[in-house]
Amino acid sequence: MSHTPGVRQARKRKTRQALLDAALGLLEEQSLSSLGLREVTRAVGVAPTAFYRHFRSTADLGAALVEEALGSLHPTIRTIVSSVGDSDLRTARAVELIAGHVAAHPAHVRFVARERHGGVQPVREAIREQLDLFADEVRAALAKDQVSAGWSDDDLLMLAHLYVDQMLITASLFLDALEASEEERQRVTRAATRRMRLIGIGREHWLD
Amino acid sequence: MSHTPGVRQARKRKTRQALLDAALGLLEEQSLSSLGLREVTRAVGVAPTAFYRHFRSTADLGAALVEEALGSLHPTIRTIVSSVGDSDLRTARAVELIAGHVAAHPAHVRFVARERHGGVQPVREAIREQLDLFADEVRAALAKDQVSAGWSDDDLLMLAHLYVDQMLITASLFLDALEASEEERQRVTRAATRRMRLIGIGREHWLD
DNA sequence: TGTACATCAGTGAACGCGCGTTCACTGATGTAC
DNA sequence: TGTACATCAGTGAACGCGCGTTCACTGATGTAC
Repeated sequence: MSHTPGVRQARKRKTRQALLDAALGLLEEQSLSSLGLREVTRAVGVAPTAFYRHFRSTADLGAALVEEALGSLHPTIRTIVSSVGDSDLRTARAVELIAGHVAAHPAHVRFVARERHGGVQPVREAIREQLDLFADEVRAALAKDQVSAGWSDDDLLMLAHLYVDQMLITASLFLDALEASEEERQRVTRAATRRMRLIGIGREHWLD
Repeated sequence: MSHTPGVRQARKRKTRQALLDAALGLLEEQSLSSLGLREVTRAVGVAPTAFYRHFRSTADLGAALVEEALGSLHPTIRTIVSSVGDSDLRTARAVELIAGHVAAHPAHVRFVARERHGGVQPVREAIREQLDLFADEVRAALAKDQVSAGWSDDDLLMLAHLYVDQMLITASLFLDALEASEEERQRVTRAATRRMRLIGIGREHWLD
């Protein structure tokens, strides 16, 4: 028990996380470009000046939220792309996993959907970079699939981006349906599944 | 030349339009939820209080911008869906028309992409309503196509929404490429065309 | 183990500033006769 | 056509308020010996 490193460091991390959590909550009803530093510290219960010990600006905090939000999405994506079975089964599982992710991290999903085209340029860029990484990962997974025999790398990347965009659209649809009836959520599931299936069919016949 | 109706009314409309135009300009670098009433009036050169003669709030102005932006999109959509010829030709024309629309109304496209998931609820809802109308129009056009024989209305609406979302994604890609090289724009055109084509192929084999 | 000094996360007062909104107003345009 | 009154888009002063940022500070934690 010598050394006991980082009581101070641990407390700092905790405050930082509280700021991120509070910001994410406040961003459910506004955009990052209107989020105030004082709003965030007030919600946490620290002095406004404490903010500067962790972030240089709300845009900087936004960049940290991108890491957190898309970091949480990464495992879900890995699970989706590594799924095995026939096309319809994988589609159904993918939609289910997306629904589960939205239920588990609704604020993260909302943040990414909102700020992807939002008013804060560095945050837009950070989201774009992460989504490009996802697309490349999806592309690599697609390349291993026998359905992709004969596909150019360019076409694989095109399809990967199409899938990533569909994932986000689907996630956004589930987000809107989160507080709706079970019936409504079923409707979204069915619509999203058929969208994905149509793309899958297009994929199967791409080289015809 | 009796009556000369509306010198006053015409001036009022002009000011209103100037406010809308100024707001649209300011929204290139921020979101509606952070747009200030004084910012807008300052850009136009009128007193802050003049704003209230036209809009109750910036959210109200945002709703007016939705009408303007999606009104401008309507003719483009009608042209796209009424296009004739084989599938690849129509796809190529559609992408071309979208590129043209973005070049003609970049600020409108940016506004819709940004505020569709933005922080102002009534504006999100207005955009959603308009896009639902577009989707229904696309659905009606798809229904007339012989490729759609045997499709359920539900599936047609699913495909229509898929197309509308792809149009917006494509428009957003062209927007990012607006100030890039001609080469980059060609790249976007080719990627967008292949996405649309893949969906078209999925459509052709949907009932297989 | 104890002591003396360094570090640094969080504080609280203070600042100048621009915000949204109110109000009574002005003066050009519109209307009634 | 001319006159007298009504309308109303835009004005300008004033308000209270919360904002981001600065600064010197405090006191618990960390480190060196």
